[in-house]
Amino acid sequence: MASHFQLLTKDGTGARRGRLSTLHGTIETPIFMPVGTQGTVKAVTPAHLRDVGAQVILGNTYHLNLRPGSALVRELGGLHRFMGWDGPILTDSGGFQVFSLSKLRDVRDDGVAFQSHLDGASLFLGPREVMGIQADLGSDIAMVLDECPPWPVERGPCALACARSLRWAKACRQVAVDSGFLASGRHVFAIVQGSTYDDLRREAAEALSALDFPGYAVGGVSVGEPEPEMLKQVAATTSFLPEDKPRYAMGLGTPPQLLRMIALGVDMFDCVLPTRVARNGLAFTPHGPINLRNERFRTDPAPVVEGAANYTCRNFSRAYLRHLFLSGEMLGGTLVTIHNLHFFLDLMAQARAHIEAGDFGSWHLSWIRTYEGAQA
RNA sequence: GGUGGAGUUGAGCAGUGGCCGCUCCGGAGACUGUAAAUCUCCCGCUUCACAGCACCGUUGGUUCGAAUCCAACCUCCACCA
Repeated sequence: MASHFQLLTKDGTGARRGRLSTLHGTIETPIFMPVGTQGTVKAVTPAHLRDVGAQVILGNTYHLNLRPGSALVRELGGLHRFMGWDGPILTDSGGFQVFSLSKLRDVRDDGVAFQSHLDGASLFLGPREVMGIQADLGSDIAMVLDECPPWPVERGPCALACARSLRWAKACRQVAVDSGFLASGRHVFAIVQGSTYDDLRREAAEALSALDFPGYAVGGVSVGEPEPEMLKQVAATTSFLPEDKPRYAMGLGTPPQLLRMIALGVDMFDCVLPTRVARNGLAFTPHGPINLRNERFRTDPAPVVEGAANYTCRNFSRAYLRHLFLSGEMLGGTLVTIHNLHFFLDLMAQARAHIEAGDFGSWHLSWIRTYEGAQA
């Protein structure tokens, strides 16, 4: 039986060109995955997502289980049908909410007791619950439950979080085996924690690798650490992950960070950055981000990026987008989200082409120079 | 002509003797497995400062001190002739 992941090419830098099969389609890597926490990538429709080249999107166990509830989603045909997206869906386990909702949860050895941020109701998420919910949602790639520690964190608590995360990963995998989740062609990815402690990351990566998961993620980044620290942690993790499995850096990153991590051998990324900042008027360009609310764009007839092949840049000026944001019109968020997602996804397409062409190393450095050099 | 009400540094308002003004508009920044179409800062002037100087329709007065109290006047609004 063919593996679900094919490593097609490896560049001299460590960059990988791969192909990941799922029940809802094939994913060409490296890839960026738009985040759709609550069963929607905020401000855009599935048609927009297809149009900008999205291959796989995210959903969230914690949020969807609170509302509308995983049982309802299952009854209505699963998350794909519920939200009208028939491509692959990766679901996060709720492990990140251990970090982001740290005031509303209690981490125990058997799982995490949350107090709902919506109405205060109690909600327990252990390995069994998390895998059950992700099965109900019909996830193509389920993430194991993990404990995402904050930054900075002392070594002691970090080691404990790693130990717990390892136990939960084993338990999640067992549930996925017993329930037939894995046998049905769905995947479960493990998550490596360890914060800034290289030896803890190595230990976690090796222990999880021994369990033969279909994929591996770098967790515990994008929690407020400085960029060099973040890249160091990713590098300290990927070196100890199996070559023949997809690697996913969770919650990252900016365009230059994505390219640098591709060079570190990462295949998959997700980040709220392009969609969140889009709703706040920030658009990405090859020369760095621009804030469309700025007065300097008041009369600017140019598109966000000249010649960009997305609906927003083909049809609207910076001056119009500025007008939408100053007027508080929701279309502004939609149009810039379309642009930003296309920008990220097109960057990944370029990266894939350059890995295939064998010049990713020089190309990505030059791209980053342009991005960080001049003003748009 | 009469009576009543109102004038607060872009707009709308609060402010009845000394000390925060508030909301918009406008300017800028932040945002990284989404408690975010959100949040923060600035928004009279000065070599942009924990400094100085203004300003509350106008003029004058009372007072140690006035947007605030007094007088006259100006403008606007409502109603009555």
